[in-house]
Order: sequence, then structure tokens, then C-alpha cells
Amino acid sequence: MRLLQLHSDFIEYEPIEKEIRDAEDIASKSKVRLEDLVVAFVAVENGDDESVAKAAVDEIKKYLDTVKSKKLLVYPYAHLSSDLAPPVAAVGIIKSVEDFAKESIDQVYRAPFGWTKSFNIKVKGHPLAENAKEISKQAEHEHVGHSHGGEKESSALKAEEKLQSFWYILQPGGQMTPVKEYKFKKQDSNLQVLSNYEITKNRTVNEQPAHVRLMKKLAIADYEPASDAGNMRYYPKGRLMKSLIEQYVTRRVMEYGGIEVETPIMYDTKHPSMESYFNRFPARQYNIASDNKQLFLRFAACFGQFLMAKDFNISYKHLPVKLYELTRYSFRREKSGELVGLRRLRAFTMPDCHALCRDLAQAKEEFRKRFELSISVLDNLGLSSEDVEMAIRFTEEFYNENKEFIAELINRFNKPVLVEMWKERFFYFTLKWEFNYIDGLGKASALSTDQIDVENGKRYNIEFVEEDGSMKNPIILHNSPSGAVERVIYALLEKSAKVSKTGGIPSLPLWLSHTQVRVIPVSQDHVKYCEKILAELTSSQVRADIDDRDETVGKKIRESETEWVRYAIVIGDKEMNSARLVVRDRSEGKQREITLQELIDEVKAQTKDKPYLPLNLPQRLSTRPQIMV
RNA sequence: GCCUCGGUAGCUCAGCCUGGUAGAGCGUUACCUUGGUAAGGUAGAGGUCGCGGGUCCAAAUCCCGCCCGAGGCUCCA
Repeated sequence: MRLLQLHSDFIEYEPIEKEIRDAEDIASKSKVRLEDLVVAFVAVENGDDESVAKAAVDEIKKYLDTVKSKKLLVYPYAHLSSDLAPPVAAVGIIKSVEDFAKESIDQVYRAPFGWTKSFNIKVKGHPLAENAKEISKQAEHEHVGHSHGGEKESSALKAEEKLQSFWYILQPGGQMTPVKEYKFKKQDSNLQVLSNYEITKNRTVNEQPAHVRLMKKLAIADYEPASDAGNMRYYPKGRLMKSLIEQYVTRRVMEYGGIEVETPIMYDTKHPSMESYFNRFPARQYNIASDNKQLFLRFAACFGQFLMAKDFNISYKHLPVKLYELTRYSFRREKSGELVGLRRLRAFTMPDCHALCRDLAQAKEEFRKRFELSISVLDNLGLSSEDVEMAIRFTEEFYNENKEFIAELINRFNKPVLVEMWKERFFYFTLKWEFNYIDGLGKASALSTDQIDVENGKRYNIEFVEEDGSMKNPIILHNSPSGAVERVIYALLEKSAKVSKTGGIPSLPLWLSHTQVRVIPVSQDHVKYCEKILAELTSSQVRADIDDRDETVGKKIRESETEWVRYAIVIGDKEMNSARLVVRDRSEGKQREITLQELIDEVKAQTKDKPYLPLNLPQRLSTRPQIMV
């Protein structure tokens, strides 16, 4: 229950109309005026009962004594809480508050429940005139919790603070050294950054991250002030880039054996299998009220897939079963101060693949495949093992029983790895790894990840029939082979910023570039011929456009450079009378003379095995709305 | 959420300290120029100076509140 008490000179209120069906009937709709009193605004929340009403009255009485008042108005006020009890229950509790109050307070009034009311209030100007409290059922003995920090803390949040971690560096070959004793070499500098980042939490920088400027300059994405923070808009080039990454990751997961499904983005907080899972995590979700249901927006694909898998009829012969979904979006209500460009969002696109496994042996076998898949997917997206640092987390028990398995993963990664070890299992997983991108400001962000989950099979009542006919809960692996799609773009942009910082030419992978080839006519007389070339490129599935604006060649070249267009071909009289083209290759900063077919082959070779989508803007630059730059 | 800094034309920013007619570059529109590998020329349009309140004869400028962003703290299953 939420309680806001105001010591007031007067209040006037007037019932206007019934707001909800369950509103109580009242005798008169005339304006009510009360003077020199305490107004107690009350919101009844889910789970509140008579004992809460009693505790609230004790609290109110204490407050009335403090401000030396003997008059009380109980005023139902739903807006104090986002976790309201159903109206039928709430009206009962409100009446209980009124009844209990009458036992110890001289004059008790109550405003009607369920009505839209207008009110006019004058609060006294002394320091104690305003007082907010949150009263919850479990706080019965102490009766109240102060309104600040009143947010319900999940058990996970509390326990996490107590959880002690032991940090090591694990090298290929299996040698594990406490981080404090490990001598970082020059090539380990990013791992050192990651270690400091995770352990000492020392992160002092005072700059805007490079990718934020680039995502705007390249017209990929931008903030959307009309939405909630951390919900971005994606411009045509960004949307195309995201589509391509999404298609690529999805195809790779399906080739691995993933079965694509789609599940709802919102779930009932009160659903039995949801509640226990839900309460283990910090209250960091978007809440939505719909009729009498309290819904929340998913923060991962787990729920949907688990709820679905629960209804499958599974035999041990079917295992492992791999369910896959690309969530657009997953939502996490990160604290406002934590949001950064495309690195940390409140709405993001997450490939999420769960594998239901028969036992630990099968889980480990599957885990290896997914490790390979993740390395390969990330590499193909343009982020190799050199660009990322690995962290692995496990319980002491798991480590002791699976040393060889863990060493195998480290050897495959072939670089020293940061280890976090716990004495006891607190989370639902026994083993988890992730690849982190370390950006120019020394910030670490997780991309790919996989976990061995030994808890949710049971929690969600997912079962399979074992060979002997018994029912068992599977071990579940949680893999995102690429991490959030937005974060992949963040890493690619940060990586190119690093390149330009060291004097190189920043670029994006060719298959993710909006324009792969730009055709530039010297004058309007050449436009027609250019369009023929353009048609050939397009029919060969090369994304090409034409700068047919009335500008100088120099300017058009300059703009193709600032847009990071890889190939530019200038077409004038010379080219119209020759089979060869002069191609400007941005990666070399030089011009080359080749045929159109050779250019097409060159582009195709570099985009082999990658998805293709057509241009997402008009081909003619003269008809293209300008976005940014 | 808390602390610090910022928000001025579509974009990047100056002006604010010390109150007195709202500026530049890019982009855009029109015209001239018809071009050969990183910016051709001239002219015009374009503003609720984030929003709301206050002080003042007068507020982009000073004060208060709010919104949005950046960085830090914290957090990141």
C-alpha cells in the first residue's frame, strides 16, 4: 500500500463521474469542503490485506499525533502505484482503513472510490506537512518501510550483494592464476582492461563514445526524444544493416539446427511459472496494465520459449531440441544514467537460442558446437577473436568436476581468459561465458554468450520421457551467438573509430554497407549511360546508386568518401567509349582500371555467403531525402 | 535513481561570464556554371534560443522547476 499524507489547511473535492465499472455508488455528487485536516491519499496494491490496512491506520494515527490533528480524510488515489490491486479488493481494503481509523480518530471522512474527482488542496507549509510511506505485508512487524528505496527488491538483488567472487586468469593449457598475481603482457592489454572493469569497477572517462557520433553521421540510428530513453530510431541505412545482420544470424542458427519460433513480447506477472523466475531478478522491466492484468515486457526470449517447450511432448530421442527466436524487441528498463548510444539500450534485438539437453554430457557436447558457432558468427560479422575478450564464470564445484571441458574451451579461444568463480551456485546456471568488446574508452560490453542452466527446466515444468519411461527435466543452454544486434553495430563502429584513430581508413564490412558501388556521371550527358551500368550492377545483386545531382565531380567524390562508400566509379566521355572503368577503391585510396564484370566479381567475392537485400533508399541521389551528415 | 556538464536554424556550433535588433559554416531553394577523382559562384528562405515559471523597463543571457542528452557513481541476470 502506498500512503501520501498531507497536513492541509483545506481540501475541496467534487465527484465528476464513475471511472471504473466497480466504482461504489454514492448518495450525493455535491462538492465537499473540509478544513484543517490530514488528507491521506491511499493506493491499494496487489497482495495488500486487512493487516496492511491495520498497519496503515497505525501509521496514520502516529502522523496525526505528530502534527496534532484530529481530522482525517481517506482519499483513494490510484496514481501512487504501478502495482494496483484489483478494484474489488481495493475498495474493501480502503473501507477497512476507514473503519479501523474510526476506532482511534475523532473525525474520519472518506472520498468515494472509483470516481473521477476534481480536487483543490492547500498544504500547510511546515516541514512535516508532507509524508509518504509504503506499507507492505511482510513488513508487518515493523509496520512500515520508508518511501525512499521503497521499490521492491528482488531476492536476487539482495543476495547478489553478498555473493563473493574469486577472480583468475585462465590461460590456454589450463593454468589458472589469481588476477592479482597474473603478469599482463602487452597483447593482453584489453584483457587487463576487462579485468579492471569487472573487478575494481574503475571506469574514469569523460568523453562521448565514438560510435554515438558515427551512428548519427552515417545515418544509422539516432535518439528518439518522443519515446522512452534507450528506444532508438533506425534510419534507412541502419535498418538495412540490422536486417542483414538479423538474417545472417538467423540463417546460421537454423543451419546449426535451431527451430525458429515467435512468442509474445508481454507476459502476465501473476502467471504461476513466471512469478518465481521473475522475483529472482531486479525490478527492471516495463510494466503495463491491461484490464485487471499486470503485464511486463519480456527482457529475453526465455519465458516464451520455456512456456512453449512445456507443452511439447518430448522423448529423450528428440534431444537436444533447439528453439530459436530473434527478439525484436527485448526490453530492459535500465537506469537512465546507464544508457549509452547503441551500447546500452532499453529496447534491443536479441537472437536467443535455447537447447534442451538430456544430461550434462549431452549439454557439454552441444555447448562445444555453440561455442564454435558463436566464434564463427562473430568473425563473419567482422569481429574476430582478436577484437574480443572472453570471460568465463562458474561455481567451484563445476570447475573441479569439469576442468578438462573448461580448458578445452579456453584452448579453442586461444587467448588468456578472465575467470569469475563462486563458492556456491546462486544463479540458475553453473557455467557461463561471454565475449566482450572493449571500446576506445575502456568500456566492456558483452556480445556472444552461452550458459548451462540447471534450474529452469524444473521451474517451467519442461519434461521429457527418459529411456526407462520416467519423466525428467532437461538441462537448458542459453546462447546468443552474436549478442544484441544493436551492440554488434556499436562494436563495428567503435572498431572503425579505433582504426581511424591510428591513421587508418575507417569502414564497415562491405555486405553491411548500404551503398557498395556509387556511379558518378561527369555531367548530365552521362547519366543515361550510367544508368545502364547501374542496372547491370543491380541485376548482379550489387547495391549501387547514382549521384545524378548537379554538382562537381570533386564534390560527389568527397561525399562518397564521407559516406564510407567503398567503390566509386566516375563515368565521362572516356568511359563511354571504352570497355574499362576507372574504379576508385576507398580501402586503398587509389584508382584502378578494371572491367565492370571484374568489379562485380570483386564485390561478390567479398560478400559471399552473406545475405543480400536491395538498396533501402532511392537509387538516384537527386531524389533522396537527406538524413544527417 | 544520484552528482557534474550540456540543449541556440535540418546538421555542427559561436553568442551567455558583463541583460539591450539572434549569428557562422554545412545543408536546402532559385539562378549562373557543364564539370575528370575530397567542398565552383551569387542570391534567398529558414529560429517559440529544450519546456514552464520568476526577477527586470528589458531575458538566449540572471534565478527556480521540469524534459532530453553526455560523462561519472551505481548497475549490467
